[in-house]
Amino acid sequence: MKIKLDDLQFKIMAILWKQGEGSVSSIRDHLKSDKELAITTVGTVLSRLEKKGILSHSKEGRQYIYRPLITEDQARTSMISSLTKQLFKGNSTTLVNHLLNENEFDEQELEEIERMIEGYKQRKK
Amino acid sequence: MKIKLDDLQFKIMAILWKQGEGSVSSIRDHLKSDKELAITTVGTVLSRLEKKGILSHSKEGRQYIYRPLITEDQARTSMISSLTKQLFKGNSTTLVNHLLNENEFDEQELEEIERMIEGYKQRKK
DNA sequence: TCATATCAACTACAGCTGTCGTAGTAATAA
DNA sequence: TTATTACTACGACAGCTGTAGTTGATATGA
Repeated sequence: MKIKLDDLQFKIMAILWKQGEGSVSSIRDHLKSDKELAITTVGTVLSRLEKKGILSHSKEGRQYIYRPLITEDQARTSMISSLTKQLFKGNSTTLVNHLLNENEFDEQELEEIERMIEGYKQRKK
Repeated sequence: MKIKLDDLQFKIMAILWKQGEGSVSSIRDHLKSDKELAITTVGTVLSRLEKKGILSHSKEGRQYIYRPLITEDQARTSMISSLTKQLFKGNSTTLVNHLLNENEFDEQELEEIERMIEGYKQRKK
């Protein structure tokens, strides 16, 4: 599955993932902290996402209630994999290497990562 | 700096990063393995990238020679950071964790990463 | 010198995204 | 019952990207 979500689209999905579901206006409210958008803007994006098969809606009274059809993890995985493919020919190790060289982690985080790796190795056995 | 490169754009930049510079037709040739595009297509994308300030050109005879104004690493860093911000609120450790849980690495790669971390720690001291 | 080939500039168009306005319809309050 | 409100549907528009055709200028070969 190949998912591509632009900024506003992702923000809206993020709200739905967190809430489980939402009406147009409730989603708009949750977006408010970010930027005030016309309700129709939110509605338009929502129906486009539905057209793309990323969410679905049901009717409740006269309102539409939207629900995600994919999980946040699926979206993340797909988006990261696209980028890794583009930037590093799909090699995730190179991505990690890049992160290290970019000074992304302090002492503590490095150790946390090492712990994660160890834990992961254990679980895998 | 915030860089956003779509697919074709990135492919073209990748060629320029590798070659150092290139004329429209030479870039087109390098893209050929991927997909046959009209020269004008390549030219259009190139001039748009220039307009965005990502490359520049000089004239050589009647040809334009394009050169990148940003490094591959700058582009990577910016693109990864955008995605990390979007997906993990900017926390790169969480990104690594995601990669681990997605089974991105085999035994050998895990060890390579551990070695990279160790080496990185050393260097940092 | 004249036809042909090589280039860049400009124009176009479709598809996607963010952003709304308007219209029509249904519920609700006065 | 009527005016107002709450909703969705639809249409629009601009900006970006991929894609390419046309035009006009210039170089080059016959």
